[in-house]
Amino acid sequence: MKIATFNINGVKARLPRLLEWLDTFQPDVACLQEIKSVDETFPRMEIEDKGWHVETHGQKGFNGVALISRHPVTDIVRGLPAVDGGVADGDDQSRYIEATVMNVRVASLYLPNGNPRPGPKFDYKLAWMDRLVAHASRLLTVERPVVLAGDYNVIPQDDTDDCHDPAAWVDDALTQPESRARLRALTHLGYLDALRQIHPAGPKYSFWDYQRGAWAKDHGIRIDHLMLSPEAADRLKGADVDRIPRAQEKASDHTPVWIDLAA
DNA sequence: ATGTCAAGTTGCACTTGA
Repeated sequence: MKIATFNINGVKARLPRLLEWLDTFQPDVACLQEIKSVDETFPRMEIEDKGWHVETHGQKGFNGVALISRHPVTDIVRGLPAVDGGVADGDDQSRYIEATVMNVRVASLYLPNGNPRPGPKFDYKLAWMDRLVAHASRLLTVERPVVLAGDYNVIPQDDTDDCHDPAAWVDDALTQPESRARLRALTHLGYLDALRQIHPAGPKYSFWDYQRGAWAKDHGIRIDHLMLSPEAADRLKGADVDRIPRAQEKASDHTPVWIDLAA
């Protein structure tokens, strides 16, 4: 069972590339972020016509997440709950969708960037991560495979395996101790960083800025992650970055990261 | 030093967010 996460940076601008990638890669589930579309104008029919199931949680202009699946999708949750598990009143940003596919609980998440820092955007990022950790903890009680996939906007480690130039990112919200501590909190709960389980070392970037020729120079960072509950980790067979989409014309600034779970 | 892109709008040139 292949599950991929892909920040597509605008579903309408990327639709031909997205359809090509779905056709080529054939994921069982694709977790999309930054669809930058409301649900009503998401190109649902174009994707459904190729045999996919589509579930979206969009908003106007920015953010927005979606699940695209070869298989039926049930028990959909839209929006990340509050720390206490209730509805997060006052959060109008569409950054989280979760559902069950083939008896695996799969989430597509788009964690706040948090820049500039310090400031309200960084505070929102940390508060959002607190909610994610609390929700991830609750999900463990179902004792079945859980895959939390998405753009975490956190570079896990200060080394060139995760960041082409750690010194250049030292003041960025993506590298702060507070951000990293909350990502580690998922690990302490029992979630596994699937890509680093399969590839413990070596550059595995998933994002390259459009500016300064970052892709051509491989000046990337690793910020797209799939975190696996113990029941999902038991089934982990493979994981990697698919760099092919990033090299194409009209590419997103991210490229897909994927896992393969045993049946 | 600079270099980009997508979406939205009191729109065709700018802002915002990344």
